[in-house]
Amino acid sequence: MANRIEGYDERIIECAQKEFLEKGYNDASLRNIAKEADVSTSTMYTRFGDKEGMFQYLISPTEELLVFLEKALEKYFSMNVDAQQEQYEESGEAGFDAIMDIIYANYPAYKLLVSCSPGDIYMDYLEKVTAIDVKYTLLFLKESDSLALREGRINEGFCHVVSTAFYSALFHCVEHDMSREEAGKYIKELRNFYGRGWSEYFKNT
Amino acid sequence: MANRIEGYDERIIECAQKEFLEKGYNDASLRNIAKEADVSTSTMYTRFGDKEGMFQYLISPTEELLVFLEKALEKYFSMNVDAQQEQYEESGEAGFDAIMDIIYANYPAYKLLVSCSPGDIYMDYLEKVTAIDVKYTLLFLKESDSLALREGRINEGFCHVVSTAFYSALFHCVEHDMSREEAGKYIKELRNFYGRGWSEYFKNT
Amino acid sequence: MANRIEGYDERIIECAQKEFLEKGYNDASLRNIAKEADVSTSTMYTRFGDKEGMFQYLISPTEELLVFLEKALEKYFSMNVDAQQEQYEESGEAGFDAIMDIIYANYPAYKLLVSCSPGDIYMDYLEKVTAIDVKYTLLFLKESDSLALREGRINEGFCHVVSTAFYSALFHCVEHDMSREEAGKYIKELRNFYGRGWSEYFKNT
Amino acid sequence: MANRIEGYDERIIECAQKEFLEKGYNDASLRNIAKEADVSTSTMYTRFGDKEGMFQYLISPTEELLVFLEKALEKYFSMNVDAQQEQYEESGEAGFDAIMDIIYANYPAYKLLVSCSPGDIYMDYLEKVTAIDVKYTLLFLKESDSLALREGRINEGFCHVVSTAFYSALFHCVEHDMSREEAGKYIKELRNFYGRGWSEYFKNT
DNA sequence: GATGAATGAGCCTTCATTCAT
DNA sequence: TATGAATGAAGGCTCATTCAT
Repeated sequence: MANRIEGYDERIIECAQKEFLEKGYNDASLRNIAKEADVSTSTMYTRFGDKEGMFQYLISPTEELLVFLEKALEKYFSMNVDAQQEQYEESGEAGFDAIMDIIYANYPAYKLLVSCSPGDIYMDYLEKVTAIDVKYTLLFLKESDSLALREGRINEGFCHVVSTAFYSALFHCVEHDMSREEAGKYIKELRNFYGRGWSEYFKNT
Repeated sequence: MANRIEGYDERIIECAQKEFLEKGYNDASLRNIAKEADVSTSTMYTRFGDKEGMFQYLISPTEELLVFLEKALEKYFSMNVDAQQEQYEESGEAGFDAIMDIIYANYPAYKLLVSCSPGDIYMDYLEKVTAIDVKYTLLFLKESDSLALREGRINEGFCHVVSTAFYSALFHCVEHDMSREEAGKYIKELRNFYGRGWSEYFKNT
Repeated sequence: MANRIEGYDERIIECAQKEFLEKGYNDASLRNIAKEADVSTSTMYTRFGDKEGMFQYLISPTEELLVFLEKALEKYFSMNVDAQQEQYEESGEAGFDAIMDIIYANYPAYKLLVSCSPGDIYMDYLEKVTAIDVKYTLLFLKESDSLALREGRINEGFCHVVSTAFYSALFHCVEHDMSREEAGKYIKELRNFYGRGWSEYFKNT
Repeated sequence: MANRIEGYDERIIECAQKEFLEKGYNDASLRNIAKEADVSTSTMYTRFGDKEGMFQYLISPTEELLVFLEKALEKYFSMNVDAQQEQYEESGEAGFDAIMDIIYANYPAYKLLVSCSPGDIYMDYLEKVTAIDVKYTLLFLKESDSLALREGRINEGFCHVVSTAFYSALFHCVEHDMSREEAGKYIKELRNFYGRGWSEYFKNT
């Protein structure tokens, strides 16, 4: 895998995950990780540069979600409008199922990102997710000739607000350590609720 | 103010706020705070017991919101059902305006709570807020003889999910340092959006 | 009582005893004592000058033993030689019973002295006890016209050694927190053993 | 030496010994030791883990005495009874000479143990020494068919008392910083005195 | 006389990082 | 490349003591 360091010792990343998950970024200790993984502290530096590098490596799998989201939305919006509307519900359902699968396939990475990150790393990530979503939501509103948009009752800022709220809620699955199954139900309910909200704004009359 | 330590030196709490806001709980240094406030480090301990005590003091004003929320909702629901429905929109608008006023009147406290807390302090707080909200939402649903509730399409868990999402979103004002004005608009939009979602569930047919 | 500070608050000395007993001199904290006794730390200074003064006050009752020992031995040796020998066993038994009573009547003071003292306080005390004992032992040896003493097989140094060993052993009662009863038996055995040793040296032929 | 840390800097242990000897465990400061030894404070932790580890290292040589005592007594008692009695005096003399040599060969370690230990370290050590001694004393009493033992005038408890008193006295050499020569005489006298005491109890009629 | 508050000194400990081997 | 050792910086915290009120 291109993203991975060759010859990487799986033991180290396991220990690092454990330490960061248990203590959070700041309180995690490289020495503990190294000791637990039975390597020298210095090795950590050879491998990852420094503490932040180590952490960045651990959360690097979360890039996948950004890529997927962009691709999925692009694909959806490359269809003609009729096809879009026809497949709206179905696409959404499948899409978010895929998203949750992606998250749970690399759960520790997302957990670290959401609950154990230093500074604004999670917030920046959330912003990236939201930005992608907003971009296509606006596209959809325009293609739908949304009356609310035309009349200025809503605008990009509004979309951003709602989208941020939604994805924050989505990541609460991770924050609260829901099981994959729980998370599925949670997201379904949430989408339902949001769907009703949005439907109002997509109307063109 | 009852909540305040008598004779308290305002300079210390200003410096403490600054340090915690800039660096977060873990990276904040009592020594720095003391140095900046031009007092001895020991004084911090005389005043607040320890680091956590200092932080707890700083966020103690956030209790106000919990009290207000409980009281406001209790008052609203102590009216008869007709009055409730008549004043729904108006009460909500005024209520959330008051909430945002409370938050912005002690902005640093809420900012610390939301963005700079150690461990699960913010999450616990959010849970408290949500619990109050859910309690009265369920009451309202029952009083409204909600069909969705009767048919089991929604339950307490669903309310909890939606409420958590809403208040998380609300605190994003603080997370993103919106101005009071921005926040006002943001919350209004959010309430609008959520209002549409909920209206579906309040129907009794 | 001459030895006591007038108007003294019994509560303070109880708490002080507890703290010193539990933590030893160095680790004991005046603030803890004050807090526990519900007085200000400063009061401790008004009463006792400083930490060492406080401790000295607590162990001051141990002076009694020195006084008693001196007086008892003096009285014994003020009798004529025949009376001395006649009452040797009886006097010894009664004397050490009285000594143990004195110790156990002020147990905390002796416990503090033996087990919780800073620096050489206990050792100095032990030296004082031993010095008294040695003084009279030598007197007894001379009066008995001890052959061993005359021939130089034993001397003051020897007496000092044996006496130190004996009183160290005596204070082991306190070190090991024996009950008064246990201590009584222990001392009796010890005196028996030492009595046999000494009897050899008291012979004048 | 197996017991030693390889490549160890003699300077550090010298300074550590000095500090602990002068101030006792609690008041000794790792910072002072480090400064005196011209290394960083952190180095102390690299070498010894923590303050207690450092101290334990310094007193670790005192294990030798326990080993020697056990071995010497075992060897003595593996001889037949006649040989034991024949060599009693000679063996004892040589044995305690060896013991004092062992102590004085690592004098600082024993001084730290006896005079500068935290908590019950010395007392625990003394108990170990005594336990070994008592074990073999009882063996000797049984082999000698001691009348006193048979008649219950003495028992294990008595042996423990006397043995504790003896070894406490022995360590007073260290407590009082006697020279090797002084200590030699002191112990000889002490053994003499105790020998007379014991002789009474070893009789089988 | 009592006290609340302040404080300078000092403690043990941990950390991320560097560097010679 | 791997590492053991070293380290400067910093951390939270406690203490005995003083002093103005």
